[in-house]
Amino acid sequence: MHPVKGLGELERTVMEVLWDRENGATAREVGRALADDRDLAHTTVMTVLDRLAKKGFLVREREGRAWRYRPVATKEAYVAEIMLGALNMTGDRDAALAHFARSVSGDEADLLRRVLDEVEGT
Amino acid sequence: MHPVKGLGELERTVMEVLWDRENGATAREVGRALADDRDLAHTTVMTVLDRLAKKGFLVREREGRAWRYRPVATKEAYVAEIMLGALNMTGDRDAALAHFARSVSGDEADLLRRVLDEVEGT
DNA sequence: ACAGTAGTACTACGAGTTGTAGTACTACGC
DNA sequence: GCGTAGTACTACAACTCGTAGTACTACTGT
Repeated sequence: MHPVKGLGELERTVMEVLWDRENGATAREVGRALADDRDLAHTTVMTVLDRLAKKGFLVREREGRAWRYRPVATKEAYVAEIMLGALNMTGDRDAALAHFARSVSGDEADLLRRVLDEVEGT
Repeated sequence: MHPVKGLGELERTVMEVLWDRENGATAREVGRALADDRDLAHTTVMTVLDRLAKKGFLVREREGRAWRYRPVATKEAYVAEIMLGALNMTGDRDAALAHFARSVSGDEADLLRRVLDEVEGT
């Protein structure tokens, strides 16, 4: 397992695009999706996709001559992994968890309770 | 507010030392604390402390001719902040939270429930 | 008074990461 | 056969991080 490496700004933006579509995307598609905000060279998009694949965040498969990239994990899994990573950083997971639980909003606390109850029987 | 910047390996190690003592430490003290594992030049320790202060993780105050550094936040707060940062990265906090809740171990789920109940009345 | 010691501020440098892109070459459609 | 899409490879500047040297100041003990 690769330690959840940090993603750069552009890398994260690209991941967002990929996470937003069911079937991944080609470099061209990602470029078009970002065209409104950033004017990136096609090769820039390709480079970023390539790096993300090398980092293990994306897999790619041939589609004609092009590559179609798709996320290995869901965004939620990625976020959860970062959170768990932070938790692991500390010797005292319980203290950190406790602190965290107290930092979330009331609504989110409710949500957490609900989910935890759901899982209880497992 | 500084976006919870990632710390390097050495930086984190130094933070650990600081988090472990009640009253912060001087560069000399940090160096001694690390002497068993790593053989760092005194100036290296100073540089790291300086950078951590500039990043906002430490504050320093004079103590004689030396500086005494102390963490701005507890380790738990730091960890919680990373977790919240990850959570904020996503548009769908609830989904991410739910995923997270399902990823923690049973014991930790228990702990979370306990803490959440504690907080309930707030 | 002088030497060692502790301490600071400032500078440096190499490796790695990230944003950004160019170049050179290949395949396909009209 | 020319434009277009696509790839692989290379590049480069800015920044971060680990690591440390240098030059200078102040205190301490002989």
